[in-house]
Amino acid sequence: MDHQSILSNVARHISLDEKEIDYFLSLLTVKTLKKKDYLLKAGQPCTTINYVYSGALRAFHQDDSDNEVTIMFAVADWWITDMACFVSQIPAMTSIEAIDDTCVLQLAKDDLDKLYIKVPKFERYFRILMQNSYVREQLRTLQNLSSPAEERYLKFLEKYPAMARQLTQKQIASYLGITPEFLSAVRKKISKGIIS
Amino acid sequence: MDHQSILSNVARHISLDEKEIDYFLSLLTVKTLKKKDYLLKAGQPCTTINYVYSGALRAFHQDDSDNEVTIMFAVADWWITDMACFVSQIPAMTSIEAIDDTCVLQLAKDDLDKLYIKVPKFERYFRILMQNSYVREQLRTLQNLSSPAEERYLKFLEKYPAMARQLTQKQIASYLGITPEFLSAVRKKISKGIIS
DNA sequence: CGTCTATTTGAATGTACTCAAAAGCGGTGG
DNA sequence: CCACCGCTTTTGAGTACATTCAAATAGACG
Repeated sequence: MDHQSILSNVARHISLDEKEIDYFLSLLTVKTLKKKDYLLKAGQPCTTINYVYSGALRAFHQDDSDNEVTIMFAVADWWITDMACFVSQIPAMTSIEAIDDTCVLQLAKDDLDKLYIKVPKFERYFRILMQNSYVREQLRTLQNLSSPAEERYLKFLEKYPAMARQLTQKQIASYLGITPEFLSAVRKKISKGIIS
Repeated sequence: MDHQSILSNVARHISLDEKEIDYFLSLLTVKTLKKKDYLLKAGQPCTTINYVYSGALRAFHQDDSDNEVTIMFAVADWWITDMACFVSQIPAMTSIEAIDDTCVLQLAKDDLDKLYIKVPKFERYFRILMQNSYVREQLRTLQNLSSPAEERYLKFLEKYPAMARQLTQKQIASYLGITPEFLSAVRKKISKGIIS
């Protein structure tokens, strides 16, 4: 396993010496998933935070009437977990499935807590990650509330073009909070507009 | 000015000695606002993160067609800023107005950066704050996408009962992403249901 | 008391959903 | 290599949720 990518992610925010690097890496566990495998199932304990080394994952919530809402996608160099349940150690409300053959590096809650104590610089690293996630999520809320589906779809394509190419329309629709049927209609309308 | 409330907020997450407390407090500036005053206007630089000592604030975004979307409310013991613009020091996209006579403690970006260096424990403190904000915001996204307005309104009342009492329906509507007219209709429907 | 804003009401409209069915597409086994 | 299976995407009709606009009513505050 090549740890270069996770280390350069970390290095973008904090500097570690040899020892700290070794300790950090010693806490990581490799896990490989085949397309459609689950990294986490709703109801199970959520014990790890996961760095995506390769592939792609989708976190989603299933409501009472079985409608799926996609909470987030994660591709290479992203972290993913059910944050609410990871931090409070209650059963997951979210499922995470591989939408491609995927390899993740797992960091267990207990080990992360130790890491915070042994190498406090990681508080900073994760503070910045959480801050970015918060900002991203707030922006998403804003767009959900202020823009119609067509605009949200176009913005999504613009913001995550690489991700969009890997995803089915059904998956994108569930991220935008619309039905696949309606996304299909939106796309039709857009393509007509483009002919101009 | 009584600093007990901000200190006990901090103390819920990290322990500080006398010196650290003094240093932290020395970075804070008191600002009082009257109802309808602005703490931040869209377009201005967003230089501070603000702890609400008393009163209530509303952060909102005005889109191209002048529709207001409320991003968050903050009452006593909450922090508020335009996080995206605070961290990247670009002009604010958000305005923050007092919806009551309000008193905040302001911490400037530069001072926060110094604080992180001098007292790294604050990385932990804000890491936890950001983490909670992220989780809260993610949950909000989930509910926006999966629940109709009536359910979102009832959940809001349930989750923030004290806040709801301070807010007008117009303000609540703009947080839920619906028009005041429709919120009025929703309330009418609910009250009819209750007669049962 | 008057003014300003919030809230309610109603009609017409638009956005998005449900359900059902057809068409397209990718993989798998024969 | 083709035929079939399962899943995604498209299409369309009917419906539900939410908006717009306008006007009436109610509250808050100086």
